[in-house]
Amino acid sequence: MPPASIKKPGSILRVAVAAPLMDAFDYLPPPPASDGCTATPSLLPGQRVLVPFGQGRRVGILLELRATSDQDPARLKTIERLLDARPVLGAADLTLIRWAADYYRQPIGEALFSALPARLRRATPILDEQVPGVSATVAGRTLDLETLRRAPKQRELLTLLRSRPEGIAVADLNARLGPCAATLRSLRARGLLETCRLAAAGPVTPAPGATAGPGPELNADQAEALRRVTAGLGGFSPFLLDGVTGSGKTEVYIRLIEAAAARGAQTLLIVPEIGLTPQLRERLSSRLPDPPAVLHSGLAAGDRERAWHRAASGRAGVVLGTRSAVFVPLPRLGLILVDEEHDASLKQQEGFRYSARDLAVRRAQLVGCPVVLGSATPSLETLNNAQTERYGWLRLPQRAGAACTPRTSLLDIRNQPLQAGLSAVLREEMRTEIAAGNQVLLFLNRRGYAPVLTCHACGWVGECPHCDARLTLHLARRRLWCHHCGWTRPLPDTCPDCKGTDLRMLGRGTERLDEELRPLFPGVGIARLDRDTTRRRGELARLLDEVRRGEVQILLGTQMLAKGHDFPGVTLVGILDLDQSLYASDFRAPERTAQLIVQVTGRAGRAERPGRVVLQTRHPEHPLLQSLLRDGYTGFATTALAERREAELPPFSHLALLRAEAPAAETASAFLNQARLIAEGLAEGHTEEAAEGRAERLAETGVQCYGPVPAPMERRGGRYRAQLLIQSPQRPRLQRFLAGWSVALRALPRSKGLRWSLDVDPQDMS
DNA sequence: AGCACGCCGACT
DNA sequence: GTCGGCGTGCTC
Repeated sequence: MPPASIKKPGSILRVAVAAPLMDAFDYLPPPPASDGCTATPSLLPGQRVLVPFGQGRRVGILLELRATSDQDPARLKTIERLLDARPVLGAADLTLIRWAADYYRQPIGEALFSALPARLRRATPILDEQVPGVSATVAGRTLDLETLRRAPKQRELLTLLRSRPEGIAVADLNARLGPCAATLRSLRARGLLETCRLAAAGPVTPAPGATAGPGPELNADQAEALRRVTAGLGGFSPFLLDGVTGSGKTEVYIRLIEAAAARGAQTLLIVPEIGLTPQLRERLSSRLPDPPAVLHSGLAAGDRERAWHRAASGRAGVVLGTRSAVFVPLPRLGLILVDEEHDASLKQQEGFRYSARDLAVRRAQLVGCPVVLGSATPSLETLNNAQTERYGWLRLPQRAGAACTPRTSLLDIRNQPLQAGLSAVLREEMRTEIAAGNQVLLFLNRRGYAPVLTCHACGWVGECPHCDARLTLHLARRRLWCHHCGWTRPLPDTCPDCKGTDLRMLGRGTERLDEELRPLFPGVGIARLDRDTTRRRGELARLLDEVRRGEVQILLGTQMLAKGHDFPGVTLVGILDLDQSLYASDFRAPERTAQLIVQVTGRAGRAERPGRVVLQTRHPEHPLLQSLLRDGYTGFATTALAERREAELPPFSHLALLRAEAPAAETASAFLNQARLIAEGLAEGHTEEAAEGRAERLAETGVQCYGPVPAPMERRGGRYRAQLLIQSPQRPRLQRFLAGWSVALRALPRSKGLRWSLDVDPQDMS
């Protein structure tokens, strides 16, 4: 082995440090191990290193080995030491993360460390491959199991332990038997088991008896989808799995996971919110020989890290996770699935604003594997990719089993007498269904009691002191709440302005609907499902259970109802008030409204009972509603895509949004005005010209600049917000522009209180 | 992000 | 006379 001082490829090490800096830094290799007998560990990209940085030292990640540096060699410092014997990120992982950092204009160090469990972001510990486990003691191995007849869970656990004399990881036990901390404690107290440390190696063996059942027979469409994706295994091939609610997308996922596993490949399954998909997790656990490694932000740090290690070591066959899981190292990755690909929460809304769906496609491209984007209501971007045959289009138009598609009708409520916001027709239909032993679902996308509290004498309206927003009345808690910043105040008895006593509650949220329904439907079980009633842990599960057991005939709630949960007993869905979202300003509002309607509609008539959907509106002629009812989601999407093309909006152009906020409105707009000048300057050099001339030059580079304009809600949380929109018909041009622009923006002098962020491919324009 | 350097107010 | 406020600039 030649001495490290010889100049050869690899004598300069490019390191990304854990700091919000766009560039990586060059270092010299660490001194060889001093003890002489240990082999000098090899330097590999993806290893963590400890480097001197500024005054102190930082954790960094080795990006690449180079022959030369652009820096003055005298200024180069030496890596202090390697933190890992083996890389924590593989070559493919580094490529993906570096690509993402570049695309979203994010500091490379921050992007890299967002892919690692929190503990690995700090210096001290080398990878701990030990996990806590338990094994049976001599007493536990020889005990007559009959003595545990009265404690079946203890007996089950002990039986399992006897089959594995080397011990079992506690995490594996939990995955297999459910939470069993109490059982472990009892067995330990009786001296039947002891704790131990286990090497985290080897795949988890299937639980005895938990045979992976064959699962239901696939229908022709499912089988075709399975065949086409399976045929693509081993190479990059993107698909849209366009399946109506209840069409059996999950079954296709499971079969695909099995097909990938048969080739020795890991599957990455990304979902919008794990809390809303306990059913998916249970199904995967019961059908697959090896429980999925689950990754999401709600996990305790230790659990999260263990799951990460199972994934990164290649032991986990399936990783089920939320958007950040798109970065998890997977040495045997062979298939990526993104469920509910249209869901906005796949895009991170702060900091590193990446789209997990788009990165999933990019990752599949980099590793060369299929990626399946599943949804009953595909995003217009994905649908366009399917229609132009960039993606394979797998359609599951039929509900699995005998269930038929619900009939949807518009109910014009203009000039209709309403009770509890319900028209007479809807109330009558509800009575009929309830009398027939069926369940009814009412969708009202507004929580709280009433969205407005006003004084009838002087016109005072309860407003948030920090936002341009009304305060929502929560009657049970006797408070007014701002749903935008969380500010709250006690419910006043009299008008704060004129001391009048005639305070009136205008409008209706789910809390009020709940209250008003009870006298209208005496003796009928009613459950309300919104963020307020499910705040306490376990409360959501309890409510869902009540619905499932049939103790509830009317289920009302917000968009929580639209996500994930099945309500097989529901035969009638009432959509009470979507009118304001029909006219929202965001160009994506129609798409989101259509998705919401279709997703809620999908809750009705799961089983053999046909479902029915009644949509109350004061705008029955609205084109969105008309096209949705006439032609379904795909029909709506075709119309909407034509409009997007006409207006040169995504996916027919590409956007970046520069947001700024500050305690004073002028601070934010001054920054954005500067940003606009820089944008125009980038296009034409630095000559002084009339503003129109500059803007034209900018357009010639293939980029348009709109704004600055105040945000739709200008003041929020006491800060004034404004934005500048960049648009280009071509992604590469937008990227080239952003590369120069973002550097110039960072160089701008920072004014007090100003915060700004650049959002590439913004999802939410507010 | 840290951390230093660097110029202007109220204190032992 | 100093201690300390956070504005500006740098980190291989």
